[in-house]
Amino acid sequence: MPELPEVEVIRQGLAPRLVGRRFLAVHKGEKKLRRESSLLRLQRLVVGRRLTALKRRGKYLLFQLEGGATLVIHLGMTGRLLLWRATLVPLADGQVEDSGHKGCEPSPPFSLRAVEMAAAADDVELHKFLFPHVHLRFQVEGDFWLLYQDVRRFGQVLACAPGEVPEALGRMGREPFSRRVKPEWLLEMGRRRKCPLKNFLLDGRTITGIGNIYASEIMFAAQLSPTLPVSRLTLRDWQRIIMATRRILRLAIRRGGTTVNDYLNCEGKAGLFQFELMVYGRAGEPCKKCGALIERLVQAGRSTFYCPWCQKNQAIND
DNA sequence: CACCCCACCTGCGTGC
DNA sequence: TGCACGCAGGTGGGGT
Repeated sequence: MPELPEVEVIRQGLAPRLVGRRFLAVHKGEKKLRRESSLLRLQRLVVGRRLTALKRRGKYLLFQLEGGATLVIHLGMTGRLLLWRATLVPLADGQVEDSGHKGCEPSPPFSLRAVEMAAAADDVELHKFLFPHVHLRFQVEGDFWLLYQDVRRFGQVLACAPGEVPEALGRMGREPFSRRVKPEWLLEMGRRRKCPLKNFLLDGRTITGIGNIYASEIMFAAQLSPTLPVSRLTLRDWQRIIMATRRILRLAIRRGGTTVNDYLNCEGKAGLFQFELMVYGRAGEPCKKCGALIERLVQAGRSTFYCPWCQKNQAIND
């Protein structure tokens, strides 16, 4: 689900509300995530600690805790981090009075009062009913609950001891906004590879954070064909890719991310960038620039969307 | 090492 | 209406 912009939007939403606060408790459901720490480990390393900073690396969120431990969360395809504050006051007609921060809505028709009671009484069954697919609940100082919800359970929640870093973070490429991402460097990285541009952008070992939606959008913005072998890209092509990447990701963050199917921010709200997508998910529809029909192809097992006219430089090379 | 394919899951839309 | 199938934002392990 979430790519760099969505993860960043969640980080920006959570940070001001959680940094400085202490984790008071953690509860775990019985279904396992792709990778997760044991309840015991989470309790030992996270519970009782104050959050000193909330950082992002690629699509990973890093909850840095006092004492040096880190809670690492990856949302996989359908992961959500929802912040819910237990101080909402339900009104007589079922509406909810906004007490500053609204938090995520429980599934209707249950009232927030019921949720509050479920949390207060630690009623697991009721909570499961109100928030399906919530696999972890962190209680935070100040009546906050941080819920980890994940329908497909491809996500990761790892408690790391001080100095410990998940292997995946070590293998990760550079941040798209890093000054170390330069055309010369990408030219060098691309020269050794034979894969098409799309696969290169998706493979986070060079530049991290670009997923399937933004890869297509970036290649459209840079006017480059997804099938171009990276070894053939010029310095100018790489420059265009860098500019396009930063422009698209920055705009997507400003729009609160892309909600194609079920992405929601920490308040349970959808993003808006889906209305500005130029190619992703638009196979058969006219290109917003030239009117040619957007095409879909499969690369590395994933859909790629592109405009055969605006991005036809592949044909020249063939 | 580079690359491909699949596995990991659930849910939803489509077409028969 | 029911069922089978394809497809969905990501990673990572195994094979070639």
